[in-house]
Amino acid sequence: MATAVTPPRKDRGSMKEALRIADLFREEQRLVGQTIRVQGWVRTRRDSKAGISFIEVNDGSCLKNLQVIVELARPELVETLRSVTTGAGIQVEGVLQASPGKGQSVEMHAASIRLFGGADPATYPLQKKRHSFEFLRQIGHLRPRTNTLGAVARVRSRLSFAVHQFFQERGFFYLHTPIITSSDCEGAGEVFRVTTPPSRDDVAAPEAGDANVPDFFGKPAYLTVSGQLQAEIYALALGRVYTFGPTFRAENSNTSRHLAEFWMVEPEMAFCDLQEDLEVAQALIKNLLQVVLTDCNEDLEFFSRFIEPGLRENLERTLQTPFETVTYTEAVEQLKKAGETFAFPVKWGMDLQAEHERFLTEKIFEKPVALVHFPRHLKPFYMRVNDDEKTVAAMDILVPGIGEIIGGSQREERLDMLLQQMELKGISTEDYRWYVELREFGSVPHAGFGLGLERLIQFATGLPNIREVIPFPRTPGHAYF
RNA sequence: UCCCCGGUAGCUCAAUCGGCAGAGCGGGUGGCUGUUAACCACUAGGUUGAUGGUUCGAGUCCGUCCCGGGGAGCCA
Repeated sequence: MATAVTPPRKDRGSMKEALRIADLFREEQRLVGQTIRVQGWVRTRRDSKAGISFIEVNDGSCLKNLQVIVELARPELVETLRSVTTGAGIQVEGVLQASPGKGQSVEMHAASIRLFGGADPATYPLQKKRHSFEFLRQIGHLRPRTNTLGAVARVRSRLSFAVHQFFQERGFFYLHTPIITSSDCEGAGEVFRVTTPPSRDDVAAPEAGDANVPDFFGKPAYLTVSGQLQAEIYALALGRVYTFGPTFRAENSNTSRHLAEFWMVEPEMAFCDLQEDLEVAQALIKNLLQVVLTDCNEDLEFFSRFIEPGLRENLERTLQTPFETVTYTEAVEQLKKAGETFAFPVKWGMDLQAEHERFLTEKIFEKPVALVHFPRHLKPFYMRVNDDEKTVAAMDILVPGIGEIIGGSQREERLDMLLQQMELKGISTEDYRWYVELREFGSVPHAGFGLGLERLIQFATGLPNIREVIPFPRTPGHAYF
């Protein structure tokens, strides 16, 4: 973030602490003429046999590199310089000076160079030139050293912090819902089964799913697909809570918008209806985009230039215009009137296809769209049934280019209606006794939603594939590291 | 999981109708230069994803499998 300050560190026996390059550029005017120390990785080196070499050092604190000037008249530096190749980890000390060259305001004139670890140019995979994202995924341990992945990591960090800021400033409590859960039927896709049978050397490893083998938890357990149901428990005690953590879907889906492990933000609010739910969702998205615009300026500029032209303008426009709110029924009418031939013809009662959602947000409204009040039979049991008894108080927020970024609803707080819904959807009132009891004891209207962090980052950075906006993507067949 | 398109040098890609395996970048060597996607010259670098088949001959055609990308479904 732009206002970061280098934390104090123990001196390592030399004259001064290393400076983060982001801090260096921020205070360059004050630092010119001073001797400083920088630690980082070599992006490239350009040699001038006439007398100097140029080293570009990046330490990950910002997009910018520091140009280091090495005078070849100094044999003690030249010896080290031979191993200072692309990828090497080094420390340099020297005087910061105004740069006569184009492309940088200041540069360091090296007085000493320390090589921590070299990188053989013949085998180091990262070149100075652009690499495909597909290739970078194969070297996931090195890809954060590239401009794009480094920038994504910084934006992701800032956005994660902003999520907490947003909710904490509004009186929400951060709730840790379980990663391992026994609730498995929330209509949110396939679950990962967590099974740990007792292991003994004299017993052959049991087959997974063998009903006769006692499980660690004594019953089937799963990785969470959503913290919502548990968040409802605490919302009905603390008023307003939010969860922010990893979520898992065992869906065999291979697309640029899906991961098997992703991060979700889920607020849950008591005494809240769909309208307020919608307002919070919109405020959250805009707040997060605003943070990127103000605090991630340099990285955003990079994305705007190399990833998605016009990105900054898109984000600014999104901030200024209210989201469109349309009922499912109205959306179906609009799509029918549009005169567009879809692969799947639109009719009331069907789930909207990706082509329909894209048409709504990219062609008809050209901005984020909140779709509300979906047919009851399309949505899970916990969503509040509307007075027409045909629809539920659900909302999906769609954004251009990405699609669904938020899914939420007002929850069914009426005991009789909840029981009717569970009956209809075949949900066991035995297994969800606790959920029913929340309606028997002090039930109040409440609502919430889930925001996919990675999809928001995609929207904010323009990265076309979700695998580039999470450090270690998990997809079918892929779980490296 | 389904549909479509790919897999050729470290990377990004080309190779006409089935007929000698190519370029740029990167690496190495030399030259040049306050350079900055540096520039110029030379040079090394290949089991064409795997496997089986058709053919005088397969990177190219056919079968199977593996991997990647795009789309769909599922959803965030």
